[in-house]
Amino acid sequence: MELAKAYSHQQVEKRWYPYWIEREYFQPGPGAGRHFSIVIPPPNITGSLHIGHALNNTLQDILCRYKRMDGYKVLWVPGTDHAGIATQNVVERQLAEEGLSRATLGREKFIERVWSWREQSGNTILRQLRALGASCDWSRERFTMDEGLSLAVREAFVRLWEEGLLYRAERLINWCPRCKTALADIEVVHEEVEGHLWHIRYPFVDSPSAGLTVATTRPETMLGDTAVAVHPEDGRYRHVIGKKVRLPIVGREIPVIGDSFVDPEFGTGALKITPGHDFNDFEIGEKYGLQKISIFDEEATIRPSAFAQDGQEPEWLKRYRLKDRFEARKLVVEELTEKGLLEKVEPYRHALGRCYRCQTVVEPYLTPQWFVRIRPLAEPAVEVVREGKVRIIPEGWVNSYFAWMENIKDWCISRQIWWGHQIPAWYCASCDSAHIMRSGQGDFILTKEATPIVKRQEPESCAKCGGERFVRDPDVLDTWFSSALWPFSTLGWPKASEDLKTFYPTSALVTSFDILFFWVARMIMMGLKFMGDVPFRDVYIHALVRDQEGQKMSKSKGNVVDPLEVMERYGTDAFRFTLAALTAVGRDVRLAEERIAGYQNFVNKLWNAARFVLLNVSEEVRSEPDPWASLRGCELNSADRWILSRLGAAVQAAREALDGYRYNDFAHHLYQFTWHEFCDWYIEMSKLSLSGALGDDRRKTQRILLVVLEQTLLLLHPLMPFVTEEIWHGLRERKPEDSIMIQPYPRPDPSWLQPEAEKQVAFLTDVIRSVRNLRAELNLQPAREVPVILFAPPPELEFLRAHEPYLRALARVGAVDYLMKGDRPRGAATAVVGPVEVYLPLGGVIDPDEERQRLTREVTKLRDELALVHKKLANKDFLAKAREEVVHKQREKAEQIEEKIRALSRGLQRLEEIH
RNA sequence: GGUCGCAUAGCUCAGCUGGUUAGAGCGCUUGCCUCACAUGCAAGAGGUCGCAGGUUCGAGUCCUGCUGCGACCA
Repeated sequence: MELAKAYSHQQVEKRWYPYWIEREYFQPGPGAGRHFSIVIPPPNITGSLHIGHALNNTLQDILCRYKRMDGYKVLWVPGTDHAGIATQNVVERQLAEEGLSRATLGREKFIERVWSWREQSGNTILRQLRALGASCDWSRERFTMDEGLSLAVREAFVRLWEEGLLYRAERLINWCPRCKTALADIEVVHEEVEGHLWHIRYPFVDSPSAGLTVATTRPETMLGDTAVAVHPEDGRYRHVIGKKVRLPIVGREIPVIGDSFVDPEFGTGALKITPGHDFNDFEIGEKYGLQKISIFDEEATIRPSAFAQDGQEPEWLKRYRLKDRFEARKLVVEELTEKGLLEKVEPYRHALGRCYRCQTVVEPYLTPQWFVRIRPLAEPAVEVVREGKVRIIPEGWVNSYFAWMENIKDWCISRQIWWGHQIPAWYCASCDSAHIMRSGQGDFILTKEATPIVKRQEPESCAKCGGERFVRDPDVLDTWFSSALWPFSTLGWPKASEDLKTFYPTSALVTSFDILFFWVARMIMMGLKFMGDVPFRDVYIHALVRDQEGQKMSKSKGNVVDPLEVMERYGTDAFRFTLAALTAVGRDVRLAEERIAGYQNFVNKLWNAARFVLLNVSEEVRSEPDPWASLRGCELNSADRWILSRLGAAVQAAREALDGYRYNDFAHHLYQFTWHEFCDWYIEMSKLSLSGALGDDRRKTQRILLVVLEQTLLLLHPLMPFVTEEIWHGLRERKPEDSIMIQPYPRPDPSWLQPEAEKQVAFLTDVIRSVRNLRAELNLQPAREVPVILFAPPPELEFLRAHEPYLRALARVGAVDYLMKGDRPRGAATAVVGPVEVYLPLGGVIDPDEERQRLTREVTKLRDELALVHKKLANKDFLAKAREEVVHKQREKAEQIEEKIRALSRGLQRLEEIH
């Protein structure tokens, strides 16, 4: 095969994905054996591939390809989630452009419309995943709204209900007035804002000239106040507890209550209580039986009916009718100012909650909703992490997990939208009719008193009255409710499927920390509940990808890197390598384009190493069925033994790194081995054998080149699937069904490890480097051969003499003199490598002054170092308490440094003698 | 406000259980189109490991405090 001079990813990458798919390599296949399974964190159907997905899926693919090669039956389940609120928002926006709304369309038509949207664009992201090389089993692709998963959702809901783990009740919940739905607590994003603290005087009913001053960040909610609270031991207010104040504007008489919940330090020490619009106030309201008034409607505009008395709207309300929250705030402040009741406004920093989907400020809102009683589910989920049945990596997240699980509140799972799993609860249209009302959108509204009948299907008749007409609960479930079932619903649950038996619990979950609570925690709870076992053994939590400056990537900042563009420009393999190389445990990933370009060079380097091997390995050797076998019995030289030994170390290191999810170590070890050991040294050394300069067996060297490259490709395949497959196919004759991705992953072979060869080659390369170093210092032309004089003890001398061709070729050395003792040459450049003194006798080119300075500098440095070692060795405590081997090492070190100083001094002395 | 994490070469980061001469990539300097690769080769400069204490024979590595930055939770 002819290989181009430079690697071109565009052509190569196109070729292999279809090849793998056609041969069904991504499917686990039938039969027993060790298995490894992962479910993908299902991306949202509204999304397109961003850099976070690219990282997440690269890491999963590396694991899957590694395990597959290592003999496991691997299943990686892909799929998407329906993203209720986000998807509904997208489609509603489209409708709006056409002048339509979901209300005019009606529920059924609207849902049809969402489905057709999803058919068109809902799979974008999964298509894009293919470009990344992801080896998911597409024949098992799932969607949270597909039939099987909907069945799972219904089953889970009914079982939870039957076990008393679900309830429907009116509670204060987080409401998004734009999405017009309830949100779970964690779907609210808190943010610090510069706000104000308004001080408002509430006059006493019995003495209106005096009053209590409350401080609040939300003056508009005063319209719904039903009490004022002070601390019972606050000397300023103790005497007013039990009195009544008149609520300004509204005129309502409300009590002053004493409760130690109030922080006397905050504001004025008097707190207005609005149980209908504040979570803390709600608690107080419950405790004191206060009225809870919802002053807003579902869009958070003032609801006149909240204030009407006997059907009559009070006069003051005119100003506020149907005004939204922020308008109402202005108007309230205005009216209070007019009335002289606004005493002070001060700037105040406080937290504000926003909808995680649309950033609208969330309103605490009183409505009937469905909740999961979470404590009984959370406790076992904490336990399995504590016991290590689920491992969280890195461990740092375990504490966050515990903290969250231990403070967990009941989970609000109902959403007032249409796109999603409609709650399987019905209400009897006969006996429960008093609690069923029609909404403006053709839906029903069910009051908090309504009695749900929870069933897998619509009931046939009412158990109470025998009625046969029912109204279905219009709410749908939180998308995360269906995601929580993902590890088993995708495998066929509630059916007892083969997949479920084989692949549950899954082996690992790879995800980012931002959905640890949203998703990971809930999967653990639901897995334990319904499967009686954990959903996965390991949770690997990777970091966020940031830009070069460490900023989060966001469209508004304009710093998003489009993974598809990057792959187009630098190649998928280079991109994947970069992501892995930057993924250090527990660190954020800062992605700089130069890094990707750097690893593109690595891909090219590998490509060119392959070209070298192809150009130099004969057809005969390449067609040998088993080069390892042919190698047996061949006599190996130290370079051969060295590279095999280094390969063994690389295999070991690669496996250890992957087994510990240390992706950056994995990438770096292989980079180092491929470039700086195989290419820089072994290939260079092999040239001598190949050219016949060593007089050894050329075919042996060819075989080593071939096997080492092949092993390197195998090692690299999980990281760089495309280029490795391409080269692997070109290297030798392959069968049509062959692929690198189903070859066994290299195993460390103890017989490769050759400490002696490692030492020898390290010594040889040190000598070569020292000569190159001297050449550079002296500014010698690369082509110029230099004579070298070596002084060394006999064993080293003999070794160097035996390896002289390397010295000649790799350091451009001409004549070599080997001496054991005697006068050192005069006026020569000097270097010392272990027990060897290296002299370049080039009287003409050497500037004695410069050389003297260089050597003196070096000797000084060594003396400083020696002083440190001597100090240690003079320390009695060190000698007495440090481990024997540590002391020994220091002694050896001292000797080596002394030896080196002596050697350099000899060179220095001869230099002096010139004058 | 609570909790957690991070500060190592100009930049981005490795450095696991305390004992190396503190490493890599990029960038920089010098010299080379050497028959796999200029997406390259060779050589080199560059660090009081944030600050202050402590533990230890010995600390980038463990402990405490401080400073700065970040994240999560409220």
